[in-house]
Amino acid sequence: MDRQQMARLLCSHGVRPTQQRLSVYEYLLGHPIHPSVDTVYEAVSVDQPTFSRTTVYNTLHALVQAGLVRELPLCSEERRYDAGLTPHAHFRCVACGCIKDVPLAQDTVTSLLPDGGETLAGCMVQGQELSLSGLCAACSADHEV
Amino acid sequence: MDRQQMARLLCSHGVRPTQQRLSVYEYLLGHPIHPSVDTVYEAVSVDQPTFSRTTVYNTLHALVQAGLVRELPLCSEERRYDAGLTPHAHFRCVACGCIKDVPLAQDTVTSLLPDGGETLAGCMVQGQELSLSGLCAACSADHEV
DNA sequence: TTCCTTATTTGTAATGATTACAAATATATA
DNA sequence: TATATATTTGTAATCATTACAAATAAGGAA
Repeated sequence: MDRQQMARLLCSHGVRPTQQRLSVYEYLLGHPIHPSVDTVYEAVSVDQPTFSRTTVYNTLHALVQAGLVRELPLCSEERRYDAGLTPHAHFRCVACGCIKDVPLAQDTVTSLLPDGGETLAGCMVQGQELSLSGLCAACSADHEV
Repeated sequence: MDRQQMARLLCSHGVRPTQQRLSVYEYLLGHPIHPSVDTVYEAVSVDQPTFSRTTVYNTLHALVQAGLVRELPLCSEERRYDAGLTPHAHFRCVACGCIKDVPLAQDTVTSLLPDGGETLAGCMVQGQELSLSGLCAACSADHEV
């Protein structure tokens, strides 16, 4: 997706496509590593040294609000973000902290819930996230040694 | 569960049953409201005014480490804890912040994953958490008005 | 019980992520 | 171009969590 397409996408979601917002969104799309605020900040600062950390916060909030980016509830020390919107779960290694995507078939999560997840004792379910934790391949190998 | 049974349970999980730890665990078991550290601290401080906030942190870490308490990855501003170990998901209202339990049949989550969740591209899955978000019954009613 | 060793608790200080805020800047519209 | 509005910036404040060392409590041995 080029920058112009991104701009249109942001517009259609009610987010004004400023240079800074495009930079952040472009980084998220191009680096599906579930980066923290600081990782994003360091990356976009390389080309634009006056980029403000506050702008990264503001932009991520705006993109999450618009539904273009997910904030991952992985309950670590810092928040992680993901611009990938295809349904997938996340696995977090408790040893090294790495986060891996786990593909899921569409609707597998909602299928677990009554009414297909539409309602839930009167609640309106809007978002869902399946988080797994444990030892990644590398770390579990280390443990065996 | 009385305090003596709790003490035995803690012992069997390698956690020395001190007065403070029993108080925290008793509070969690008796108040399945997914309390924050501060909520626990305020509660146990009523009877024991010298209870330290640090002890609440230490105790929750110890109980989580021992597998007696779950730390909920709901990605809010503060961590929430749950002593209920029966498999269930959590629904968090984005408007009021309330957290509700969502019952799940045993193994429904792991059944979504390859190999029943045992392995995952070489990863050892140890924990799992299904988080839902949206508007609770009360808040969605408010929205309609 | 008393002594001794070790683990835990306490309270304060430090850390680090996030937010508040106001001035400066950019953007969109007329 | 001029004007109004939204965004960005940088600093300061906030708040949850952690680090740390002294004080205290718990458990075992004599």
